[in-house]
Amino acid sequence: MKSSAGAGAGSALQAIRGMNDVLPEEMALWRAFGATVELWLERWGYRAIRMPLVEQTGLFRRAIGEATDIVEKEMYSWRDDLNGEDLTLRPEGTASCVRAAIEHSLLYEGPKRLWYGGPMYRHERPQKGRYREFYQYGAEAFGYAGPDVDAELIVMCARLWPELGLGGLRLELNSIGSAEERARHRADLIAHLQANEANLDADAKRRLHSNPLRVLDSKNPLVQEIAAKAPPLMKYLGEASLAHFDGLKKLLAAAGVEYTLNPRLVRGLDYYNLTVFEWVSDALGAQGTVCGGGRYDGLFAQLGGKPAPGVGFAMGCERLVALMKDSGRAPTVPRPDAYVLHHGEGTLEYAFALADELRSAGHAVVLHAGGGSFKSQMKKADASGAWLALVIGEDELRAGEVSVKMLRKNAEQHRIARTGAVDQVKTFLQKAKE
RNA sequence: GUGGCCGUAGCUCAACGGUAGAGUCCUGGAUUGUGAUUCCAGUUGUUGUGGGUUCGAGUCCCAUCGGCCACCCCA
Repeated sequence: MKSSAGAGAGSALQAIRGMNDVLPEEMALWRAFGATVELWLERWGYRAIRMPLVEQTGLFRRAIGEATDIVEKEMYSWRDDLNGEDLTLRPEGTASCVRAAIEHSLLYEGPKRLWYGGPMYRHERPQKGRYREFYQYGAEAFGYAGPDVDAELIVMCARLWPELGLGGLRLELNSIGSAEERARHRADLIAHLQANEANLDADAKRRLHSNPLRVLDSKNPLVQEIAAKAPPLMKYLGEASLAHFDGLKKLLAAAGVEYTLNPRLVRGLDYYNLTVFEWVSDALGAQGTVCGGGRYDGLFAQLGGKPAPGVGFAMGCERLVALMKDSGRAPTVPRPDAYVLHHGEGTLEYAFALADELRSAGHAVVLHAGGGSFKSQMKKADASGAWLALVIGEDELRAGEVSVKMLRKNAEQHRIARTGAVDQVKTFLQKAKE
């Protein structure tokens, strides 16, 4: 039941727009996803790090760039009046990760491979696959200048998709060169765009000086026509940049990872250079990018650290989980070993102690709560998915026994002694799971 | 942020401007100590919210909140 925000007492509250509850049924899939991804990251040599959700606003303005959409209109920023700091809910993870690496001198001993996961916040209009709070896993490799790590990050993604049961993801690849190369290209590009300014739309005109590279990514056909005749950035790349790109392409080819060269692929964050890439799905509508990343060799210096190269990616968890759901892979629902029923005078204490003992022996046990007849308790036992029902009535209590019923295999039921019941239950479980 | 479509039971969905329904789920019973099946009975509700038009609004109008789709952007 939803009602308008800010309604008075007694009316139903609702979650903030674009921020989602994940209910237990769906959490099973999320946890399977998370477990797979985290094991995979560790297996490739990446180590976990955790950064705060809140950072100084200046961090993102300096890292992502003033003229980007994220900084211009999508950040949750506020002034903390208690100490006069300008703060922001992180819209992405790379800036924080680099800040942490600088702050703690993580590169003192040499290069580092890191990963993190958690929620990010952007004030965009919600849509399928795009939320105001969304989860990402990110991997960053600091201190490696060569194309080998670029290739590693891309290939490791290619290896992850099958582990998640996903197919049909395609890789788009581009190189946007060095800052100097982009500057020369940028000057020529602006000149070209200005010569055709009459045919540019308002958005393109606005970006003409602030971020002309993004004009090339426009979907407006008229602007695209101009963009198609614009001087291609690839022509401005020098020997070193081309060698880096060639090195990457060779490693991808050797690993059998296919890609599409997309000269119009640029990133919405200003810190990227050289390699940029996106993994894209056609099954998600307009929000098809499932993982995006690239190289950002200037970011450490830009954030006041000792210069160091960096490269990384971030993947959108909601989008990948949506793909997993569509692929029809049923998540494994946790199944209790036993459901303990009790009815009658004094049976609760008896059942409580039995459940406790079974759990101490490592079993997953649900003790019935809330009373009710044996019939209704049995229904709950069945609905829980438990392998065994352990029935304790006044008869069992008096006899010092427990009734064990096999719920999945057949309807077999046995009376066992309370003494040594844990071992007996273990045996029944083995039989039930055969 | 812009445009379009939509909002009815926990869930999936019906109802010409004229008494709010079905399936499912849930609860109880048939079986007073035993589960998916079968049969019977019962509750599903401030029709997202607030106004307006009308004798009468789930239905029409306005606003608002929320969802979906596209733009935009990106993960």
